Amino acid sequence: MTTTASADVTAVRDERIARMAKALGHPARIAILRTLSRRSCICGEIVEVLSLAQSTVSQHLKVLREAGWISGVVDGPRTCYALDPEAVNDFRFVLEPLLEHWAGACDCSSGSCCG
Amino acid sequence: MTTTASADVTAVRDERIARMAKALGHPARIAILRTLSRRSCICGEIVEVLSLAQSTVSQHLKVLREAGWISGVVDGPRTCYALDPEAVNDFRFVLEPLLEHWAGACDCSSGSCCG
DNA sequence: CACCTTTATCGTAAATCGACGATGAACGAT
DNA sequence: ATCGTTCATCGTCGATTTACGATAAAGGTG
Repeated sequence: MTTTASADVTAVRDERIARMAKALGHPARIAILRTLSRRSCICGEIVEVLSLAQSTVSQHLKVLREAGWISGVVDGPRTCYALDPEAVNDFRFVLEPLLEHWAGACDCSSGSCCG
Repeated sequence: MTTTASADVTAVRDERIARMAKALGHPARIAILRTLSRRSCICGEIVEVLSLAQSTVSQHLKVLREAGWISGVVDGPRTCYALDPEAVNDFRFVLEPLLEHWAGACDCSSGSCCG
């Protein structure tokens, strides 16, 4: 029971991390996030920064939005995109302990592995 | 010059983050990393843990190895996979400051964005 | 109302991904 | 030398990604 329940929790957390990490896994999208970290932007401004077609940028924005990284607020004919600091922190605070644990756990530096 | 140079540095760093994040962007690969964080394993042991075909697991291991997350040492007919704690820390120490910065930078919580 | 701007979506094409079974190579054991 | 084990790779399949141009919708401006 306990095993199954914690496995479910782990699976859910894994999927959450995977979803956000996957969205982070493209240089253009990292560039978009960095741009939005300076200030909120409309799609056209991001198109100017990246040398990509408007439709391509719109796609990347959709991926980031669906993964939860950013929010998009319609403002007349424009859409104002903004980094979601809560989502960033959620990702941080779930991923960081995992990475820290992983960095510390290594039974191979002691010498013989697979003994 | 300075702008170009720093842009290059940023681009290189972005690609590094993207490469590792992309590899992290699949639940099965996160499960593999977690498994390897407990102890080094051969491919067959990971196949037992995940319910995936051996060839599929081997593919995931290849992705993780090429992204730098893990190392694989041939040991007779087996291959011993181990988490690379240095790579984990590299990722941590590049990503964390970025996320922290992103979490703090939000010009929208103050009210009017896109003003 | 007729324009212009902005952006999301559609359609498309090439590339990559994710999964699998089959196969062959490497190696240990009999 | 032959068998069994282990694993990487190949080929395949469908699904997804990434890029683009074209287009339509939404909403301002004249």
